[in-house]
Amino acid sequence: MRMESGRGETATATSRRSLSERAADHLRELIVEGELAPGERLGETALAARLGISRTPLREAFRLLAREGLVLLEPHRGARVAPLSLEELERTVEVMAALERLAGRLVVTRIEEEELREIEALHYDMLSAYARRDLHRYFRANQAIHFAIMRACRNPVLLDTYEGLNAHIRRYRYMANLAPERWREAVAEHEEILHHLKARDGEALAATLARHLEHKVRPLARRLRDGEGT
Amino acid sequence: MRMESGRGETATATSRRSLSERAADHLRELIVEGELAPGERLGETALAARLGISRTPLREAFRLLAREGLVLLEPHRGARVAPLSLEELERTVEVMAALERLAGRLVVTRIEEEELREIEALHYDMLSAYARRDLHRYFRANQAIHFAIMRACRNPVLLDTYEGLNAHIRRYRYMANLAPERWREAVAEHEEILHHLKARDGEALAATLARHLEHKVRPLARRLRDGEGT
DNA sequence: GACGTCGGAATTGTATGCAACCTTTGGATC
DNA sequence: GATCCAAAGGTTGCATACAATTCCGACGTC
Repeated sequence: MRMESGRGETATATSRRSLSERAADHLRELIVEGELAPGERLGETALAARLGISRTPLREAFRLLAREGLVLLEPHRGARVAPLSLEELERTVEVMAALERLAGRLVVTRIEEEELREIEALHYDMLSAYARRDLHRYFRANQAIHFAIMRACRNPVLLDTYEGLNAHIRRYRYMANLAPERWREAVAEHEEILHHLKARDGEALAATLARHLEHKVRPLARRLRDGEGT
Repeated sequence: MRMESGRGETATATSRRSLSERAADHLRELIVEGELAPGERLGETALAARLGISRTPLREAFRLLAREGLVLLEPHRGARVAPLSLEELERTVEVMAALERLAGRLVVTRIEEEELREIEALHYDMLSAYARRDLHRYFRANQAIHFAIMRACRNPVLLDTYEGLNAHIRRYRYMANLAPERWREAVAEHEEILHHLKARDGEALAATLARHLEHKVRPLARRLRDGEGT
């Protein structure tokens, strides 16, 4: 899945990725999947050894991830995995919802037939995963749909910004096991999304996308409100 | 002005900034002010000498600026100042407008009296600069107002995202000499902004902010459409 | 017993060196 | 005359070495 990160489209569109970029990808994965716990200290020598690289590219990777907000960099005190906070989750969703709104309005004017068909296909992939209650495949298809919509807006800045914020909160996704009821609701919202998209109704799509995102997050926020992690 | 960059509030809130961060700040300034021309090659040894540092922190600074979109990093081919493109300007404004919309809706519910007074003060600073036709001071006050509004939203993610995008397009600002007529119009829009803000009318404020931003950019876009720079 | 201070160990920050790669220039061939 | 190839020069990429700073524990003092 790895959604080609970075100011991607514009900045890192080259084929050969440097070691520091690959290290950043690797670390991003480790952090997002929870392999590296929030707040955990990231000693340079230890991590460099673990990744099989030297400290120099690792440090460059730290800088990248710090800018994405996944890593906290304190001068002379090293790097830590950025702690999760309910506060930040909510603030991030707030911004992402605004971007989804924008996307909803834009996409209906710019999407091409083939892209629409692809989104429809992904939609049914998602339904297939839902029918089997395959959470992982469901998440993948779900993400793919949202990214496909973003991509169809033909605005690389929008896409990159969205990707950056998404990386933040992907960490939280793995903490929430979808409640059956909420899951059903999410699928229904996706039906609505596809409907508005095919009808080229930008305003309705914008509203649904924003609502969808907030629904997705609310139960998670509730879950976190108990065992807050700094 | 230097609006404290980075995942600022959260990540780089430490007092002592590392050499690479200062180098990034320095370079950012040079790029934004046009001292380093768009597309210009950034040889590591030469620049390191010019900044009086070694190549290592400079390279880390490159990574930071690449993520901000100010520098283009091509593997094994070095760094270049990211070229300006009308396309990117328009795409960036599209996203920023969405953020301003969000800010408009949020700020009226979260702003505190003191912040409102400060914005009012900045507004009059701006009028003062306008009366003297002092473009530089006008820009400063103008930026300060928009950032103050963003800050009053109490959403660090929103603020950081906005800052990041703003850094991109600050480069374009210096290319546009405000037409007298457009300048007057912009001031009028700011009157409107302050009015809606004081009236706590989120929807109206959101609309005005978005419109204001697009007006600001349109003449610039026209100017660029003639002598497009890659 | 608590607090402050001083050293040592460990870690980060920066500089430099070597290897890999790209670019360019010169020449040879078609 | 144009095109392709090759070697040299220069630049970036990564690793390692050295310097600066922080953290932690022990010791001494109040």
